[in-house]
Amino acid sequence: MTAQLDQVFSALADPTRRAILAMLLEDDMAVTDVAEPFKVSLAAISKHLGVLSAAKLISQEKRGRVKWCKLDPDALRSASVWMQAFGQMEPVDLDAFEAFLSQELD
Amino acid sequence: MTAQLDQVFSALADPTRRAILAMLLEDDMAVTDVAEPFKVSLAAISKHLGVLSAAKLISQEKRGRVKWCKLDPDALRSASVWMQAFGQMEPVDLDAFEAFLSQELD
DNA sequence: TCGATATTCAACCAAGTGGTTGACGTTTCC
DNA sequence: GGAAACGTCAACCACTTGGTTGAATATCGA
Repeated sequence: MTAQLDQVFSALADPTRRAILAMLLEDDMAVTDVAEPFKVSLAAISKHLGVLSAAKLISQEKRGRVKWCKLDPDALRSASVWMQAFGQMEPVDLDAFEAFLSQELD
Repeated sequence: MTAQLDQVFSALADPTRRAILAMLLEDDMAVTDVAEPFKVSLAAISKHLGVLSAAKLISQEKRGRVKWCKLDPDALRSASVWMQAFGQMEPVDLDAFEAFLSQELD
């Protein structure tokens, strides 16, 4: 359990990974499309997605040659919790949550 | 903003630091007393406290030769939230928590 | 003043992280 | 079949992290 928390928090500690989560809030995406807005390599993004997946913040499903990434619903709940913690004290509001996350996209 | 989040999440990613926060939820403590239950060295705990302090999750005040560590009131709220959310620690008594908060804000 | 207590600092080490590049296995489509 | 697209793997590199030990600093108490 402690190890799971370690994974979740260290996954959230990286701005690229938080940006990825923000993108996935919009819609499910293929790995290549996730990587597109970033300046780092596809392999780097693939690793980030592996970290998010290990932390169960996202799930990945391969259909054909495309691997789709989607937010894990439970993770969304956890994410809303930490959003509440830092800043907005209003009860969890997904629109506000999305806006908060979007601020992080440079 | 992003850098601050980086600091907070990576601070929370370490189980020793989360345990320290849980201890400080009970009461303010001196560095030596914080270190007592852990098997790592005092210097290691001192570093952990530095990380928590940099993330503004705690504040430290030196009185005499003793340096007191206390949860940052804002951080206290967040700490209670994630502790409950992830169910790692026993649930926080929110009434006692509020009382503690107002006492702290004299 | 002297010794004990409280805490940090400095140097070091092993392991982990985020990044790269290039090769590799699949799947799609003409 | 063969080229292109999708994604991962393996090896490597620079940097960070959590830990150690030992010396240093500062304050207290007798």
